[in-house]
Amino acid sequence: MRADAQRNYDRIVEAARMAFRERGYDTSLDQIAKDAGVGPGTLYRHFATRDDLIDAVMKAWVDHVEETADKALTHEGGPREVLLNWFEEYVRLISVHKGGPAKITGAMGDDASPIRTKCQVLQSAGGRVLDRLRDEDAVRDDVTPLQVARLVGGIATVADQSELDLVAVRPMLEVVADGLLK
Amino acid sequence: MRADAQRNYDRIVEAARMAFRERGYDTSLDQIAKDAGVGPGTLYRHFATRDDLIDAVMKAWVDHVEETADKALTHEGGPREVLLNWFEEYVRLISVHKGGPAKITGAMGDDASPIRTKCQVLQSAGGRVLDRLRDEDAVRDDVTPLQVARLVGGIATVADQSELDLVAVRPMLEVVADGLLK
DNA sequence: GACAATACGGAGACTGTCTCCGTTTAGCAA
DNA sequence: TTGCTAAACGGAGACAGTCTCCGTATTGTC
Repeated sequence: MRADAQRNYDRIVEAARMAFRERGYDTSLDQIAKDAGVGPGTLYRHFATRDDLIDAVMKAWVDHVEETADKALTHEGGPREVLLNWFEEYVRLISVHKGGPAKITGAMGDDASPIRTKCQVLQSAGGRVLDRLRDEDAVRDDVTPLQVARLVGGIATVADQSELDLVAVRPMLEVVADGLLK
Repeated sequence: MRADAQRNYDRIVEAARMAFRERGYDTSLDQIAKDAGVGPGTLYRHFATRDDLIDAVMKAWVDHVEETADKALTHEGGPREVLLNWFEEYVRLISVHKGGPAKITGAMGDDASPIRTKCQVLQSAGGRVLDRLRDEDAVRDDVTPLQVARLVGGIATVADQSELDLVAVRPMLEVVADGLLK
């Protein structure tokens, strides 16, 4: 990639990161281009669709997901606490941007989605937590990581749309956790 | 209301009903006006916002909700079957239009929403089912009808966005049901 | 039949998406 | 350094959807 192209690419991603955080995923792309100091043509050449841009913004976020899952695995307490701790972290992770929970959970399991790699990371992170609890024979084994991701993602989506805080979300996570535990 | 106003009102609602069913809630309102044979000004005078139009379209649907809840209450079988039966009906009810689950569940608990009356009907219908199960001491009593509506609505939202069928939704509803039952 | 209130409807302002293509620039080779 | 070419830029503008304004038309009443 040419140096000027790389520079503009980086500027656009940075402008998008700010914009998504402050104004949500449905903010104007032309405005993001303006913020980045480039023309709309340049933005659309680098990112054919809105989702491609979202995907790029999420690159750094992936490392954070892995790290958070590791932390959840070493969490002290019984299976219920471990599970609930992961659920809360999961909700926090996918809620960094307004509209994020719906976007991510909707793409979950869709191999054609531009953000599928991000979904896979999230799913495998959750899978690791689930596997550990299965080793302890603590959770039912007829449920897949994808289903769990959708259950918790659904709660996060509702919370995002209704602007609920984690305190309001907690009881709903508890219902799902109790439904999963043996 | 003047006779011509009433006629146009009805035409718009009917056109919107078709459009929402076939093309989802984000379809063009100007197009709906065109389908109804009126100008956009007429549509916007009757319905200031998209939600107001959605609300009007849902008027007939409310009776159907009541009826479905009554049927769920007389459903044969144990508490788990009654609950799951209601959950499946609930998902079906709020999924009549693409985007419906998100719209309805997002408005749940929001007193300022134009479709709040519809949400209240759904909530009280669910409340009746829950009350019956509580009489049998079958469900935990630290969970509100609103929370249950959000849990099931979250699943319906994900299913709608990921285009999952009821077969795929069922296991997730089971997790929630098991988490709610004592 | 006249008149006032009510309602209509479409032109057009505005915003966002996305493309096309003339212009500019980076990077390389002589 | 200069010249060249492929790569990249960027903004004008086509297109679509939202929503309003206001001149025109219709309704219902006296």
